[in-house]
Amino acid sequence: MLVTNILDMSRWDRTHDALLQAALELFEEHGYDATGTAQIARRAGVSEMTLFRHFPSKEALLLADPFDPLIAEAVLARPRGEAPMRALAGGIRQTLGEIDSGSIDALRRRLAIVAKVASLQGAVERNSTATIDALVAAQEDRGVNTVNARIAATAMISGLGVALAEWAGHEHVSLPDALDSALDVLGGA
Amino acid sequence: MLVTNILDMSRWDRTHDALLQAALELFEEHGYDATGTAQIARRAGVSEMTLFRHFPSKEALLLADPFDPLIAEAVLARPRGEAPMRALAGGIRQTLGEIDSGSIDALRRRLAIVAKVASLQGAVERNSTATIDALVAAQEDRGVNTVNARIAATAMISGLGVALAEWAGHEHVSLPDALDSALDVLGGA
DNA sequence: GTCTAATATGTTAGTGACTAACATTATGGG
DNA sequence: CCCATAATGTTAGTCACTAACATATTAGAC
Repeated sequence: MLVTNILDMSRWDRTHDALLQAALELFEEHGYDATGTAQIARRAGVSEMTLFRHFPSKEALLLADPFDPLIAEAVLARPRGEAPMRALAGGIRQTLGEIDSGSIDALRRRLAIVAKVASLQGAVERNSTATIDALVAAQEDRGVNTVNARIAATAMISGLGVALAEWAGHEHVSLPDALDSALDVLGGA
Repeated sequence: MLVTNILDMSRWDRTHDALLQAALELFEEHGYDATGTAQIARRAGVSEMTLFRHFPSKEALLLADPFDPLIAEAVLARPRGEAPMRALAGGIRQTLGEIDSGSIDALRRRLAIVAKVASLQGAVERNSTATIDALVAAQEDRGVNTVNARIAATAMISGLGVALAEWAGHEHVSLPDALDSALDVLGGA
């Protein structure tokens, strides 16, 4: 089911969602830099301390998307013979191809904010540690040297971060197209 | 001449150097996180305010190396027919090949600190804006699409950051070797 | 040399993200 | 209904970084 009833969620999950929503609204209303963490907590009906118990940083409120672990999983499940960059590309395309358009819109809203704020350059990479680690693990499984695996994975995610921010800023580009183009540039096509 | 007399430098340059040296010493003595900006300023014989007039952030004290603009220059001077990734690789190799071994050691000291501290992941990329912009400009000159240019440049610098941090942590690897290996992975060989 | 304008620094007071320690309340299984 | 535990609140603090304004220092004109 796509829409989970809010009453079915635990208290933790409810405040979690309330915080995400409050943050997104305020970022869009007044900008990322002009929005304080205390302000976000207040709108979510919760204390500032609770905010930081749910999210390790203000950035995470914007970039802790649920797709990261899914991508990591998809990459790990890729066929062993596949080239590293292709494996990552495939995992990302597969994951983002399976989610509903509502979630894609939400992703776009968040990344559109990232694209506008200078202090958020590199933010996607900073908040994709799990994905990078999974990529490294997946390539290690294929016998790729650990250091080289991390170099490639980091480069890939950083490049994708730029591409996704660009995608979010231009309404007329579809996500698969933007993805294909970026992966082509990065050598994962 | 390689060693400029300290008496020949302007006051600004002298405090600049004093801050860099004090920061490096303290980071090595007590670790990056455990060293405060006030502490650095005190050892440099200067106020904390002055520190932030010379460097925009604590990170910059570690990563504002003088090679970045040189690399940017070298990349812009590359032959127009050269492929983007190769142009960057060539510019970096050329620049780092021309500097004295003392400066290389200093670079290694700084990157060794980066390699150890978790909060400095992605720090190289964050502090290489000038290089990234130069790469983008150089590729635009060659007719490469702006977005694709930025994707490639960002990926390259991020990957190199990982490679350099790794190099700094292992005494037995030479910088050219580490560079060649990384550029091979990143498609710039 | 002295005077002066620009340069470089100091002081103070503050903001905002983030943390630690401890008290308090809500929730869900028995 | 009771109780262990999960979830949140409160308070007080640290630290990177900034703004506004005062002060000192330097470098060149004379």
